[in-house]
Amino acid sequence: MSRAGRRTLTADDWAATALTALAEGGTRAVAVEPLAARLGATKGSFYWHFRSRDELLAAALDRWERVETEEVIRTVEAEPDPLARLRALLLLVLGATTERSGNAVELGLQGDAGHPLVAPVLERVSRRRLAYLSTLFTRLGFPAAEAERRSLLAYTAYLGHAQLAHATPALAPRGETLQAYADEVIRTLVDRGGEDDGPAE
Amino acid sequence: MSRAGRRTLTADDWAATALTALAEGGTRAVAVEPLAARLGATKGSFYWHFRSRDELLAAALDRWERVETEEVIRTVEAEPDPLARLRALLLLVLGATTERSGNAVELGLQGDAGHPLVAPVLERVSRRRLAYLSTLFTRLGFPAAEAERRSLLAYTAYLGHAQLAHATPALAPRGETLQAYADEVIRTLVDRGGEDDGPAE
DNA sequence: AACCATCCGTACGCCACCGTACGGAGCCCG
DNA sequence: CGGGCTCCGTACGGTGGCGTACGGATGGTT
Repeated sequence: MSRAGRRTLTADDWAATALTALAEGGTRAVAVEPLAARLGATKGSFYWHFRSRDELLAAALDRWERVETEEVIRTVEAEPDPLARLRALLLLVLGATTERSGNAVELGLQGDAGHPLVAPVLERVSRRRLAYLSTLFTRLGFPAAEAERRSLLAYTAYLGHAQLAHATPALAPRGETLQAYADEVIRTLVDRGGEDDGPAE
Repeated sequence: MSRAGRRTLTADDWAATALTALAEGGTRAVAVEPLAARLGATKGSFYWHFRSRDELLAAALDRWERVETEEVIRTVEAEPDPLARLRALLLLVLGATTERSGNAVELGLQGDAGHPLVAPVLERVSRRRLAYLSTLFTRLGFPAAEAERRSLLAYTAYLGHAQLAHATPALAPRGETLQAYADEVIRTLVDRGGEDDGPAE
């Protein structure tokens, strides 16, 4: 499906296929020979474009990192104000967890979180997402520490939801239930503490 | 360290070691020959006690499931009332995410969530934990649907936190920050909607 | 047409792991 | 002391993946 017109493969073709494999089976699925078969080629091609399997893995991770940080942010930034952005963000990531292949990548990466190539990517992505969330909460008027905490709750809830939807889809909310759940989460996150106004700290 | 007095290995020895490996490197670390080396034995011993590697993996998963559901519940049930239990539970799982080896197992399992041996275990564990949370919220006076939603938020927040602490420990809260975060999460979870009492929908 | 760079297939050696065959040590029981 | 059972080591074949060597095809350039 990918080598119709082109008669010779590029490094990008390999990287793209590697990313697909990464989403399907984690890092261990990024294997030269299976990918070669999938591309209708052989290792001879691969080792022309790359020096090692690790280099391919790095390329795939790089791709994922770029897509993951561009795509979502771009979509969300279309909304006018911080509140709408937060809503859009939450609805997007909570709703699409079953479909979005990016989540599959992320979850598949969990097993190799310690891998020297994986760890830095994971950290950069998480850091960026948390930072973005934090700006949203700050712009909603929350002081820094509070924005930090709410970002963390929002982000962990997202991560957990993605994990749930991926590992045990039967237990993740869908349809009506999901809608009600997402609404409640959003309400909770932007809620200005109705009862104890002064921090107990 | 494990075959000091005993001179012959048991199936349980193998299963225990397999569980350790599972925590360290996921399912792919449950490999016969490396484990044999670790035990100071050879495959000859293994294939006496087990029929295949899958059987060992199943035994390790079974162990994890049992420990994971017994240990935590038992600890938490020591508390007197639902609120204290919820507090204890959250503090326990949010705080110890860096240490608890059970989390390492769980996160390592994410990559192979689709594995026929892994999937059922993951589902049973999640189901049980969500059910337990739900009873706590119900006993706190929340109606069923609401208890369901709060359980979900609590559980996904836990999962996400564990994931964060495991994959990017630098970004997970610690010490003071963790304490404040945990307090806020708990407050949020048991909060009875201060501002909009009627659903805005 | 000859040439050179690009791109890739084939074939090979290597390693890690699975599973099997088989023999032998150790021990209990007579 | 001899047989039999339990437990395990050794040795082997098979598979799947990595990386290398090398030759050949293809296409542009002069």
